[in-house]
Amino acid sequence: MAWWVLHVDLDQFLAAVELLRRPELRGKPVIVGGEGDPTQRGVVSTASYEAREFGVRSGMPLRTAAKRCPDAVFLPVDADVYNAVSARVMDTLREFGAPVEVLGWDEAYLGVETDDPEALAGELQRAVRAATELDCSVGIGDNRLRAKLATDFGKPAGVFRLTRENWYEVMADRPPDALLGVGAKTTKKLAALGITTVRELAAADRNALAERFGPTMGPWIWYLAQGRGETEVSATPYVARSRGRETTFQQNLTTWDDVEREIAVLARRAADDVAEEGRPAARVVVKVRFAPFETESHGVTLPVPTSDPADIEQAALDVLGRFEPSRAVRLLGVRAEFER
DNA sequence: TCTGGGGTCCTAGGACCC
DNA sequence: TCTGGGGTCCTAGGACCC
Repeated sequence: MAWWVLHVDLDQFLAAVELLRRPELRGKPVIVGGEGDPTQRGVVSTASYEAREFGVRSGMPLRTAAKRCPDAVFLPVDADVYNAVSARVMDTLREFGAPVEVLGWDEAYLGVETDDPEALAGELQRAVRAATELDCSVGIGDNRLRAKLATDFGKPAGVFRLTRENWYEVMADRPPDALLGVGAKTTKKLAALGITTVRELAAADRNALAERFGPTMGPWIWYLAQGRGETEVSATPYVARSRGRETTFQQNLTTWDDVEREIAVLARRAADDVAEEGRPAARVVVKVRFAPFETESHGVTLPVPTSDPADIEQAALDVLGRFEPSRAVRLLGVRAEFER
């Protein structure tokens, strides 16, 4: 028997959940994001496949999505419902007895031992469909990186295997940001070094990459390009490093009195999260995004870790005093960090 | 494309210590 | 006083992911 990593990813998850309770929308372009109002500030969380045909993508401003697809149905994000459906999916996966590592609402890794991973993937898909009426795609890999990347090639509702055998055949000519952990910025910096494909990155000089991207990141992206990655899948429950709250205001705040009042509100909400976590906050960080889009943050390490909402609020207000109250404010955030 | 909200991890520079 | 070198901790910002 061989050891495999399977990556399960639900297809157009948020949109698919909405279609379950509004079957009359099936076949129409559906866009889930923000308050569900494309005239407001907010971005697309998930677009249905029909909406994607119009070029609508996750992370796109709702306003832009509405221009590309004026006939789309816009719906607000309903986190409580997605949490509940997600929990049912993960419970279904756990019934297979393999370790399940949950990555978010719609994704999980499974570490499995089998001689027929495609057959097992099909069983997972059928079980998820039976429990929730949702489709998922499954990536099969000889490590986590390859399993995760494989999933996209299986979408929708399919299965794909990516291993050492077909890594370069599938990935070599793709740009570096096809790799998980390499984004637009790094891809641009790589291009300046003459590296524009996964193949070229894999063949690049490791030391030169360390020089340019740092002693950890440089070698790491070099390993990624070769398809190397972790193989362990851990069912150990997730332990948060931090909890926080932030808000982008529909209208920028223009008086510092308003800023102070909103920071107090956010600090109290962050304190609720800290209480829920059951561990005291060791540090409080305040984030301010000034108009048009300049972000600064400052923080304090508390003299003694605390869960007291009044202490967390006071710390946030103290930190706020370190900002220059000069420009209009677009976003405020308060984050509590736990001891490591 | 006028750019959410929830997070994690890495880097660089300064402070501080011996 | 013209002043090394190494280690560690803290902080702010950047990059990335879902």
